[in-house]
Amino acid sequence: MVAPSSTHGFEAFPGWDGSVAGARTLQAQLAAQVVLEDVFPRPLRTVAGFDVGFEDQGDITRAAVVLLDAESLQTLESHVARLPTAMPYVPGLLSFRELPALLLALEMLSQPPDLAMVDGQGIAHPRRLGIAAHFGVATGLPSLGVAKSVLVGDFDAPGPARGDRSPITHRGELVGFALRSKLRCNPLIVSPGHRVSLTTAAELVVRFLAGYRLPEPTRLADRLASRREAGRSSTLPR
DNA sequence: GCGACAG
DNA sequence: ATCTTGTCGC
Repeated sequence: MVAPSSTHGFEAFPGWDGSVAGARTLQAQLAAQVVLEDVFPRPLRTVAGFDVGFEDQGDITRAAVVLLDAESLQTLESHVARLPTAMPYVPGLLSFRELPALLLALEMLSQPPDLAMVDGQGIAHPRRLGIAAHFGVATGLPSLGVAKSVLVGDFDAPGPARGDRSPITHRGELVGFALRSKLRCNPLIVSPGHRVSLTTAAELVVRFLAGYRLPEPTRLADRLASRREAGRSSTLPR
């Protein structure tokens, strides 16, 4: 039992008994619901970046969300949600630790995004349910994962140019791409979450790059989530 | 048994 | 992820 069922936040995992084995079983079941086809609004109106950070030595989990206009990349809204940390980090079970806070952040938005980009793996996961895929199935929203390092799978180094990518395979399956988002920077690990195809996931990340290693949605959320003394207020541009 | 292991 | 300054390289 890694998660105290009496704590807050776990209504996000209906049917979970709080054990590691139970979490893995639930992942396998939810993974079967993942849609790896492009089923999202065309053209994309908005895109949101999500990331999680910690404060108070890890006792508090802080999730940040930044909603951007998909065409101009201007920030429309940003919010920070806090929740007492209820589970330790267990490789492969990241979503059970961070998803509750992410869902709270999502609820703070005045409107759901057309696409959610989450810091972490999509289907490039042992049971094909990284946090981005879990987020997608749990919310029904199109999603994809952008991680800074690989969890599972093998790949050859992608070319040096921005946009160069190489396939990541795991147990004989294509699960994502190692993407060179910026010259002389380590590649990003991109994989579909839900309602987005493998190739489209990589193309979308490239589309939202703005000169930094991380695509704008995730980069901004990253900055909000890890910044000390981050405010919890929303920011409305004018 | 040994090594790997998102954040 | 987080604890933490300067430093090397492009």
